[in-house]
Amino acid sequence: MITIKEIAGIAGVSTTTVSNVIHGKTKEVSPATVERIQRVLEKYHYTPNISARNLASNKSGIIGVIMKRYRDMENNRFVDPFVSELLGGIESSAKEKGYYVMVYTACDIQELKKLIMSWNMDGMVMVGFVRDEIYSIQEVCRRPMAIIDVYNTLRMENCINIGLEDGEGMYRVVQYIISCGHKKIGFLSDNDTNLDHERYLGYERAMRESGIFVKPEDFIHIVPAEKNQVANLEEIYKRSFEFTALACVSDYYAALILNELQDRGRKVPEDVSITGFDDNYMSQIVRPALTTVRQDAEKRGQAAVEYLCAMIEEPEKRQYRSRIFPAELVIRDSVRKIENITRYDPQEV
Amino acid sequence: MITIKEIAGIAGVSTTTVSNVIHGKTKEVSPATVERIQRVLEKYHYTPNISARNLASNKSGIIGVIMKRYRDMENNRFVDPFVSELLGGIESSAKEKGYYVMVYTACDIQELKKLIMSWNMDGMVMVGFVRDEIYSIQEVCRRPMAIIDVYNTLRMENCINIGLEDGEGMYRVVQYIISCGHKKIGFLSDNDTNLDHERYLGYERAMRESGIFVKPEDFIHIVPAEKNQVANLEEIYKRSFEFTALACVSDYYAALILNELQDRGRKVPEDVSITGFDDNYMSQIVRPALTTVRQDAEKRGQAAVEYLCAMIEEPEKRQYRSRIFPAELVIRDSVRKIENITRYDPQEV
DNA sequence: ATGAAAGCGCTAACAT
DNA sequence: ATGTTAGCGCTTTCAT
Repeated sequence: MITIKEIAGIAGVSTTTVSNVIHGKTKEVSPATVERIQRVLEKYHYTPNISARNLASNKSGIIGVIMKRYRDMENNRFVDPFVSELLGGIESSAKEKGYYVMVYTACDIQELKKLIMSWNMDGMVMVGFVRDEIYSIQEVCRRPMAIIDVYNTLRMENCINIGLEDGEGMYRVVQYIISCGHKKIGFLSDNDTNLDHERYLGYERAMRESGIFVKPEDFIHIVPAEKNQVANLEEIYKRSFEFTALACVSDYYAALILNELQDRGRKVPEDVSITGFDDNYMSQIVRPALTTVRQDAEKRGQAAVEYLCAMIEEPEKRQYRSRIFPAELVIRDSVRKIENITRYDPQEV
Repeated sequence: MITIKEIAGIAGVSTTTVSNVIHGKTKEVSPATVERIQRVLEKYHYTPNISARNLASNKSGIIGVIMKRYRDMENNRFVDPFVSELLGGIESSAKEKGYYVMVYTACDIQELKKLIMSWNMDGMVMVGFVRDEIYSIQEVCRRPMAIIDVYNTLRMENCINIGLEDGEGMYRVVQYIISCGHKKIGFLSDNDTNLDHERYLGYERAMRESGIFVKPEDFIHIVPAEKNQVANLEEIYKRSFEFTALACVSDYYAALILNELQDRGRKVPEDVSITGFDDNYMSQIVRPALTTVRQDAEKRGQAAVEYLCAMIEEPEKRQYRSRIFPAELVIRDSVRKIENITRYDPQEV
C-alpha cells in the first residue's frame, strides 16, 4: 500500500500538501498542484491507513453497537427482530454519515469500558443496559451515547435517550381491547422491570380509567425456556380460562401463546383474544394476524446515529436530550368484538 | 489515558519491558519486575491504544462481516433470519478468539476494497457475493476470507468456503414429499441462480430419480414486492391448483405462500402441501408448522470465524478449503400423506 | 502556496 | 534481564 509520503515524493510536494488535498482543504493549494496530486493519488490507488489516521487525529470513526449479554443465557442477541431492525437502521445511517460500525455483546462492564477506550470509539449505541450501567460507563468514557430503552435516566451529559411510548402504546391497545367489550384482561410478561414495567403501567392505567379493578394475579408471569419454549405452559393454558383477552408484552410471546393455545384447542379470538407489541414479522405471519402496537425500530436506529453524529461533530450539542418515538395501535384479527356478537346473540352475555 | 511510556516512567523501566509484560512475554523479565509493572498497570487503569498498536504491528484484530447490498432495494439485510443467526455465531466466536467485528453492507466492490485495506482487516466473512466479486476482491486484498454460499468457487488461496448441502437438502425434502405419495410437485423460488439454482437441482434430481418428469413450468417464479408482499400472488394462487405439493426455496416464501393460500380458502396440507428450507423461526410459528430442511446458520458463522482465525494466525493454512454443512430434513405438519388416506378411501386415487 | 518537523502510542529489532 | 531506538502512516502547527 502506497503511503502519503511516497505520493508526496512522486508528486514533488510535501506530505502536508498531499494530506490537505486528500481532505479537500484546497483553499490554500494552487489548482495545478491539486490536480497533479489528485492524479497521482488515482494512479497509485492511494488508500489511507486508518490506524495511522486515527492515531494522529485522536478520532476513530467507529460507532459501537453495544448489546448487553447475560453470560448464562447463551442466546443470540441478533435474532431478536427488534435488534435486527435497529441494527439495520444504525448501519445504513452510519454508512451515510461516514462512520463505521463495530458490534459487541458485553457481559462485563469493566471490560466494556476498556473496549470503548481502547478503540477510542467516537460514539456508542447502547442496547439492553440499565441506568446505573450507563452511568458507570459514562463516568469513565465521556463520549456520546445513544441509549435505547433505558428508564429513569438521569439527565446525563453526552446522552441521547432514544425512547418509545411504551406506556402509551400498551395503554392504547388495552383501551382498544376494552372498547371491544372485554373486561377480564390479563397482562402477560416474563418480568416487571424497565420497558416491561412501563408497558404494565400502561395496561394498568387503561384498566383503571375504564373502572376495571386490576388484581395482582392479572399479571401473568411467563417463564421462558430454551429454544423458544415456555416452561410454565400448562399453567398459562389453565389461566387463560380466567380471561377473555391477554395483552402480551411482545409479539414474540403473543405469537407463542397464540399458537400454543390454539394447538390445545382454544380458538383465537373466539375463546381468547390476544395482542402483541412491536409489530414485527411475527405479528403478520401468525393466524389470526395479531392486533398489536407498532414501533419502527429501524427508524430508531437511524435516529440514534444521527443524534450521535451531531454530538460528535458539534460538542455544544452534548447536553442530555430525549426523543420518544410513537407506538401506535395496529388492528388486525386477534381481538374479538364482544359487543358485536352480543347484538346478534343476547344470551351470550 | 495513560500510556506505556508513562507506565514505564512510573515503574522505572523501559517501554519494552512494559510492552513485554502486557503481552505476557515474561520469560525474560524478572518476576519482581513483572509484579511491579502489573501493579502500576492496575493502579493507573492502563488501557492500550489499539490504533497505535495496530499501526505498529500491522494487524487490526478486525474481522469484517461484509454483506452485499443492492442499492436499489433499500432493504435491511439484518432482518433476514439467516443473517441474524450467522452474525450471532460470528460475533460470539470472534469475541472468544479475541477479534473484533465490524459490519458493513457494500454496494460497490471498489469501495469495499478500500475499506478492507484502510482498516487493514485481518479477515472477512463475505455474505451474498458471487464468485467473480470474491475473486476481484481477493486480487487486491490478499487476506483470509470466509465465503458464505458462493458457488463454482475457484480454488482460491486465502479462502475457506463455508457451504451448505443445498442440493442434498432439497433433494431430501422432495424425496420425502414423493414418499408421501405426491407426484405433481412444483418448485417455488424468486430466481434460479447460485444457492437457489443448487436447490432447484436437488429438486430436479429427486424428481428424476423417482421417474417423475419435470417440466419447465414446474418452476414457479415468485416475484417479491415491498414489505413482505408478493407481486404475482394471484398467479401463484391459481397455479397452486396444478400441484399437490409446493417445495419452496426458503421458509420465508413457504410461510408467505402457506398463509396466503390458506387465507384464500385452500387448506394446507389437505389441498396443497408446502415445504420450506432453513428451519428458522418462521417454520415453527406458522400453522401448520412447516416440514422443512434444517441448517444451522449460527454454527456456520462460528466455523467461519474459527477457520479465519486459523488462517490469520497460521499462514501455512491458507490453501483453499471447503466445508459443507449438513442440511437435514425436519418433518412437521405441512405435507399430506396421500398414501395413508388412500388406504381408507381407495376412490381418492 | 508550500514545507519541515514534531508528535500520536506502540512494537520489535538490536544492544547491552 | 533490561534498555535504546527506529519506525508504523498520518495530522497539524508553525515557518517560510
